[in-house]
Amino acid sequence: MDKKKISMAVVKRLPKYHRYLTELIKNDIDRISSKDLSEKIGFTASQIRQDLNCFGDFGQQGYGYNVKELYNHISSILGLSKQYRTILIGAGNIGQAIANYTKFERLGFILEAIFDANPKLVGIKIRDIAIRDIDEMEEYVVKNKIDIGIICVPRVNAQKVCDSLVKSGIKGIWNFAPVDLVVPDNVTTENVHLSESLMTLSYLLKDKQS
Amino acid sequence: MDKKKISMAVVKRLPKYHRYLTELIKNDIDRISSKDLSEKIGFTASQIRQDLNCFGDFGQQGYGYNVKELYNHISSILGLSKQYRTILIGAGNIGQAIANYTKFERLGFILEAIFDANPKLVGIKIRDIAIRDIDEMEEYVVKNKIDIGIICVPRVNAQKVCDSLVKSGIKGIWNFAPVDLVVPDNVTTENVHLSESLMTLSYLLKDKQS
DNA sequence: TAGATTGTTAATCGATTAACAATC
DNA sequence: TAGATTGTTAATCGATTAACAATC
Repeated sequence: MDKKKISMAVVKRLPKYHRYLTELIKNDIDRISSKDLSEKIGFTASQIRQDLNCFGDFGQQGYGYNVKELYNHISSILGLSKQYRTILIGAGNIGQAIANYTKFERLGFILEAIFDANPKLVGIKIRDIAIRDIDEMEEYVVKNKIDIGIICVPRVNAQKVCDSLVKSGIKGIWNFAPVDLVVPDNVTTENVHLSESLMTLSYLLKDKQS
Repeated sequence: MDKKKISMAVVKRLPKYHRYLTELIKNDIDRISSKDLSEKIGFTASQIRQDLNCFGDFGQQGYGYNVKELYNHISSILGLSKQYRTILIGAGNIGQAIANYTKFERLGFILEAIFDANPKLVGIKIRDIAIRDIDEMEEYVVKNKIDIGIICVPRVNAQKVCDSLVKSGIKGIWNFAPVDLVVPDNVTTENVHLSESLMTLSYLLKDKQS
């Protein structure tokens, strides 16, 4: 397996390709050139060809790209062809919203269990999944070979929960707490920092008005 | 006012400075050098000095940066010193979670109203804010000089809601729907694309395991 | 003063864009 | 075949890092 290094800039664009290809399929479009895709997605045609070539020769000279084929390639590159076993920790506002968001299941992320430290929440069901006591988490992760932990606990508890997950052999963490988690090299984290997004909006707003 | 162009790369780092400075203040740390901050925040010392110098000379040779002062500068640069009037559209899972998240109020983003198209939700209160019919939205935005619209409606309705907001004179949009909204030049959008974040995690996971 | 650390210029690195031969 | 469009190399652009004089 050739291990050419894919830059983070490219990786961050992949989901957007996936989204636009989904759209094209919905509209029954069979083929598309880098030029036409460029106009829709807002990347340059040159960049699109460079990006796709990181992973293989998906196009055909004089023709462009077969939409369905390209979609399958991108899905596979993103690891969406397989299923992941996930748990969610912290059944507060955000946690409950994410747990209820069934769209993620369709992408292959199956929610197996929910944990919370609040005894009042334990037993309550979200989408038929009963909330469990967080003390049972480590054992559950090991026993059920959980791949991904979704951290929705308050900031101060996030690193502790993270440490537990890592200890139990988790592979990836989707983190909604406003901290940068410390994890060993073999564990992947991806952050959703809502406050930071809102601050960016605030900056850009101010910038544009002046 | 000097209009030197600040790159998006710098802008995207500003909220992280804000977060780490908040942390330093909590820990009663009065001053910090770019070298020490570098070790905490994970940017190079050189990058930190470059970044901060985009906005002014906040440091002092031989001393470093005064934490409280720097925090105030960054807050002001981010536009957190002023208050924004916001409304939220779409009181589904994510919408309700965001509406309940009072942390944003502390950053200066005041939630003035909530709108939904579902008559069954109209009248229900979230944090003492009654959900209104979406038909009242345009008038409300104009009358109450709303700055920011938070779009939490389903994908297919997002652009329509966006158009209404733009028509009513909104300045910024915080978009949770998985689309790229089309807006005129004088309106700012910032996206929270949860699926894309999850796909990034999926890619990185796969990449790391192989 | 001597030591520390900034602000800023120059050098390097990486990412994007342009160009075009290859080829469907 | 002629036209279209890719894959890929080279050129450009921008962002990060290194270096160091200025100065507190």
